[in-house]
Amino acid sequence: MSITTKPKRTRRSAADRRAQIILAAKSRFAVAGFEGTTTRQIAEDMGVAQSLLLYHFENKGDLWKAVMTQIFEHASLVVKEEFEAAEGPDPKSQLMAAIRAFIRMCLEEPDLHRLMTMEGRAHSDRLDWLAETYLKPLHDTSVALIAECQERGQVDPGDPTLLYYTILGIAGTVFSFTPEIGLLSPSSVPPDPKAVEERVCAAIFSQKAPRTFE
Amino acid sequence: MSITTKPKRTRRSAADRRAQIILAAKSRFAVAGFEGTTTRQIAEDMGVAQSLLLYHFENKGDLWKAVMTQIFEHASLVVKEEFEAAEGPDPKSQLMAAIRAFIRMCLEEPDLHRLMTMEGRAHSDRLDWLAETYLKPLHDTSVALIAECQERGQVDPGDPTLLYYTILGIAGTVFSFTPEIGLLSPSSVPPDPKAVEERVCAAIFSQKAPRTFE
DNA sequence: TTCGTTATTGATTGATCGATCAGTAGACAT
DNA sequence: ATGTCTACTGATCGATCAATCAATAACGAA
Repeated sequence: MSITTKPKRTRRSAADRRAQIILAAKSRFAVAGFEGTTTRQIAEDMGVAQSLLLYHFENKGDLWKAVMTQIFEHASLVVKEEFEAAEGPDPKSQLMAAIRAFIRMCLEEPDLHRLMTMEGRAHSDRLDWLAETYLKPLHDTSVALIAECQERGQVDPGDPTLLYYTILGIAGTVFSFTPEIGLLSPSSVPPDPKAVEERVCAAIFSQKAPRTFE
Repeated sequence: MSITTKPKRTRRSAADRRAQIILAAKSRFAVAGFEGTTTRQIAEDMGVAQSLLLYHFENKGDLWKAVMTQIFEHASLVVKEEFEAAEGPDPKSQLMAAIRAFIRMCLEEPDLHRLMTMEGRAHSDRLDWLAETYLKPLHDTSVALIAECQERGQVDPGDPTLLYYTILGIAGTVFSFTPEIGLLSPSSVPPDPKAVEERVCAAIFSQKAPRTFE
């Protein structure tokens, strides 16, 4: 009889386990990317066997898709909420809703921006699936909104895509910078969403016309 | 006698080969990260044996450091140039020089931002080395400049670190987005540096006082 | 040409990856 | 209790990784 107590194998419902695995996988993928993450690491984080992951998911890529699906479904919910809370049907109010949604997405899913940046360049099946499933609609509607606001003189002129990525860059970087180089700045985390919104608005809205918030 | 002509082994100076390897490694690391990149891929890109990489570099991590060193030395040169071209010794002119340097860095080293984002979160030896060697000085001087400009009312109030990452986020994202989701927008690449500078200035400089460019 | 230096290769190592699968054990119905 | 699903494990496979090393071919010096 060894000193250690018996392993005491726990057994959960398939749905619970899947959710737990997705959670553990998300933080690993966000840190090291797809190829940099091993299924053994994820399993060790959870204290289960590596083969359990492949019992619940067909393969590693399937697990990655499940992670991204969970994130983007949450994000879609946020977008929906913010658009419903928009102050009006006019393009500027809609754009403000989109901006707020972007910021909330980056705040509530801090791994999202990093995951996107990591998977963004390589031409993988994963990227194709991601772009087609989630990214394209969000991009298209945002750019259209920006262009519409530009026609009304509410948003600075220039390539709408540039402005789109300006918004995305500010929100994404600002919320994922913290542990990134926590070695550098002892600044308190995370930044105030309202302060971030101010930066985004300053960056894109036209200063020539007086700013009107409804 | 096979149909293929003889391999015709080429031989270069150690310095030339090192530079060539660094170049090939950079694009691979930028796409797939450290763990996602194999030395065999890099070697294949160059048409040489995998063992050649480990003849010129102690190991894979050493090669990664060489890549980052080259990038950051180029970046340091850019920073130096822009500060020398600054319009004056006042904080605002200096900050403008820093901004222009950031933008040029992201333009001339499009892999930099991606590499930083990918290596940013994991607590690796590589990151510690990177932060200590290159990142900290740049961060500290930039934040100090921002704070100084804030005291003079030239830059919007708020956490200087937030503004620092606002600059970084715009410049970095805007230049690395292109292939990222080239599937999404057929927008022409890359964006005009002057237009990016406009966005950054709009995002951080105070609108209350009239803008003065020297 | 010949020699010596050194850049380069091919074969091979042990470690580690994702994946497979036969077997084990927990929960619940009966 | 007994049986029956099914969540779960441990052993193991082939592939692939970074790394090592002896053998080799290119080049300049003699």
